[in-house]
Amino acid sequence: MPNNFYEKAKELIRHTGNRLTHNRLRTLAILLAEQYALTHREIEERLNMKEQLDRVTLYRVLEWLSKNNLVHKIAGDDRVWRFRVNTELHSHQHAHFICTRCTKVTCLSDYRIKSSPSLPLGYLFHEIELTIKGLCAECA
Amino acid sequence: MPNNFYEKAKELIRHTGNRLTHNRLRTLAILLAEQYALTHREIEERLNMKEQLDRVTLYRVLEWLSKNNLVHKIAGDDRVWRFRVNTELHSHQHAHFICTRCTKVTCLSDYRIKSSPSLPLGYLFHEIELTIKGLCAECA
DNA sequence: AATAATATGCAACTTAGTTGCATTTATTAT
DNA sequence: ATAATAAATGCAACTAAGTTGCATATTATT
Repeated sequence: MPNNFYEKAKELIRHTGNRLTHNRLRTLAILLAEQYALTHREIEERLNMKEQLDRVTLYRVLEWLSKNNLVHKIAGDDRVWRFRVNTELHSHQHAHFICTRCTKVTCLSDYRIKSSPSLPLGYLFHEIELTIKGLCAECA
Repeated sequence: MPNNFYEKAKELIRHTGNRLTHNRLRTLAILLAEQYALTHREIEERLNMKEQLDRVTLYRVLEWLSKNNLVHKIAGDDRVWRFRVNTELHSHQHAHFICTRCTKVTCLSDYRIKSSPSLPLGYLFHEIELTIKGLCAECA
């Protein structure tokens, strides 16, 4: 039963060349274990069982994970960031589904987005984001 | 020079069957005059010149305008709502462009989205939102 | 084991948005 | 026009997400 999300997390963090810390490890392992995007709050709840982790540190850990392309942030309609792990199979070039009832965010991996739309003159394309809103299987 | 956004705003609010108030009128007129989506703050700034309007009232006015389909809300990456008027030609079934430098939101009216994507079993489609990030003409 | 660079915890802060309640205003029916 | 009434407004106090500065602890290196 020793979960191998910790092993995977360790490998991913080491691979960045930066420091492997307890908090980065715990946080990433939690995100690796989830099928959908978690809020700062939800991650905190999952951490509570074990030793406590400061709110601010968690914000900084998430920011670090994000900047190192281990996770990606999703902006929801409730003004709360949600975080989802980036695996090789799971780049951030995909659509997100937001359930308007339970506010859970699911990544639609198999829904690929066609790139480079036509923009007004002088505009520079950087990234495209597709969000689908509705009810998830549990709420429908 | 008497701007006709007030006339247009009056007509739109009257058409809802609800009360025509000074604040709804002013707010909607401001949004009608803009080419891009405004934050609560930006609307407040534009109001400052004239008589003051309470923060809370403005929030309630914007919520009312939104519920009555006169404007639509856009969730940006900075956790701030932006509001854009809905005209007949300008339904909310379109893409949004967000400039990552100046954070301005522009509606890409001519970028229509194909409807009903395929979702996981049991999921219910409601709405689709396409956001393009990059640099606007002024920031590029 | 000592060092240097970086991560962490704490306290205090900022900012968007919300709630409850008393007062004012827009509409209506007289 | 005016009174009645339902809805809108202003105010004060609140919530909740996220940020900043700084002193202390931890990681990786020598």
